Amino acid sequence: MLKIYNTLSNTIEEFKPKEDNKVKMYVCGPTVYDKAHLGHARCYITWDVLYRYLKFLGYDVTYCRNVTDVDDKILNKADNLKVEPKVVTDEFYASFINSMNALNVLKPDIEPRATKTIGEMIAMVKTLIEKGFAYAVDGDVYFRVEKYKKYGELSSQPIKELLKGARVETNDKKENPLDFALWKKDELHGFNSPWGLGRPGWHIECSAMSKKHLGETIDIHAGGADLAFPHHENERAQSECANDCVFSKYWMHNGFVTINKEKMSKSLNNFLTIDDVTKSYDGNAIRFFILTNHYRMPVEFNDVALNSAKTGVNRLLSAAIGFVDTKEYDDEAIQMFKEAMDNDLNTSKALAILFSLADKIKKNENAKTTQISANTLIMLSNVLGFNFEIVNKEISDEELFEQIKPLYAKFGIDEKINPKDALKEIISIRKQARDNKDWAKSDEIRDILLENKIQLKDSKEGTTWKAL
RNA sequence: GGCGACAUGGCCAAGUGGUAAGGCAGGAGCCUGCAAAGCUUUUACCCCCAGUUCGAAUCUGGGUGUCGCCUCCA
Repeated sequence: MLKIYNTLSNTIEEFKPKEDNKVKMYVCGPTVYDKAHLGHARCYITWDVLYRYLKFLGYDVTYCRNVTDVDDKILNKADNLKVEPKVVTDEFYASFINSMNALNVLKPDIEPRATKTIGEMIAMVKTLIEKGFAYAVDGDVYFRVEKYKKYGELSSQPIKELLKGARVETNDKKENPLDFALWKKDELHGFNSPWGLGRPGWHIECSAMSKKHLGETIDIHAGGADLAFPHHENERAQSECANDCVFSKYWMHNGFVTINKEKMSKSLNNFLTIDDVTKSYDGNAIRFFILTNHYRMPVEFNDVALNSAKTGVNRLLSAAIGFVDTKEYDDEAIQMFKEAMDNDLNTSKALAILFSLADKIKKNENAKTTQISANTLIMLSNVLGFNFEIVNKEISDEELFEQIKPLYAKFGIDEKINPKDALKEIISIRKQARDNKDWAKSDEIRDILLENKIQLKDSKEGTTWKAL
């Protein structure tokens, strides 16, 4: 029985979808105005694992992750660059998808864009005004926070303390400082609405997209912990007041990626983009790094941790190399994996189970159990979203050529020769040296190759190489 | 000021009352001409104090420290 932590109740609860086998989950997606950073990586990997795990458990999951393509930051950037907002959002949406692919994050079932949901947003704002939960002032529309009695419940914020916070935006148009914008006047980039040219507030975007694609009540609404307040609190207020029903049964929040113990974020400008990190570490290493920690805990980024993850995940996944899943599994291991994951996604423990499978494969006590362990390792690794293609990937001739270019001159090899054959030639030169027990020369060649990130392995069967 | 989270070996980390998973690094060994890689093997009484209990890393109270939210942020 799957149990998950629900931010709404601050407790771990049994997961029961509204409709027996169907799960509707919504994750707040990116605002596409800049490259995605490691914080996004963590968020989308975490919910990717949840999505995969729910499907593994047999649920019929509809996963919706929006794209916020209407937002102040987008407009500012577009204005600065003197281009249409769409130019900005297209570029960074493509960049986002690249990053997600590098991390092997599955495409959600639905990926709605705010710009395609404006009509629904306006309809929702109208409903809220009609019901008295919102009011229009001078082209803006605000939500009347005090009308929603549950306000503050999700983020455990007493409403009067929020008022004391004194950091809320001051605005004379608001009846109450806590009221937030549903619609903002914008004569430059605005859309037509009953209140004039304007654009939606961030919160209403998610409320409307969620309703349009998943219905009025969903099972899981997830996102980064920094979205709990005010974003999720406001979404909940809008949706529940507009629809007169529960908005989401479960609210889940992932912890932050930190760097030097501080939250990695755009505002602190201490972030590393996924593009930066994938230069040194592949998607499996990053995913492993994320999954060794519980999803609600902070995870500290540094090279020691990433290197540790890189070595660990390679050792884990390489145990299954050469095996083809014959669909016969180790039920006991699967059971243990489920127990770990059922306990609010204990991925750290789940990984330990995968390592024990890897050990079994290496011990190779008998062909059948080895095969079963390998099948199970492959299958469960997929549930956690590891990508065997990366592990199995052979370096291309082009890449290899670039990597070993200097060797051609050093060993006097014709550049027309295919790099793999060139390496063969170098290895045979070294073999001669070894046959003559000229260890100095042999070792020198080995060192030169290593400088070019080619690792040699001598064995009785001969010498093989591996690109590092 | 309000709300909340966390503190386990050199580093990361699991642990939800019965005597400390796993990963990385390090040591030792096997293999090797020597290496590398790989494999085998090996290292903890859990921030402090008090309490509950036959028994606590795990529960309670009090400290100390770190971080987060309360403002755009995954």
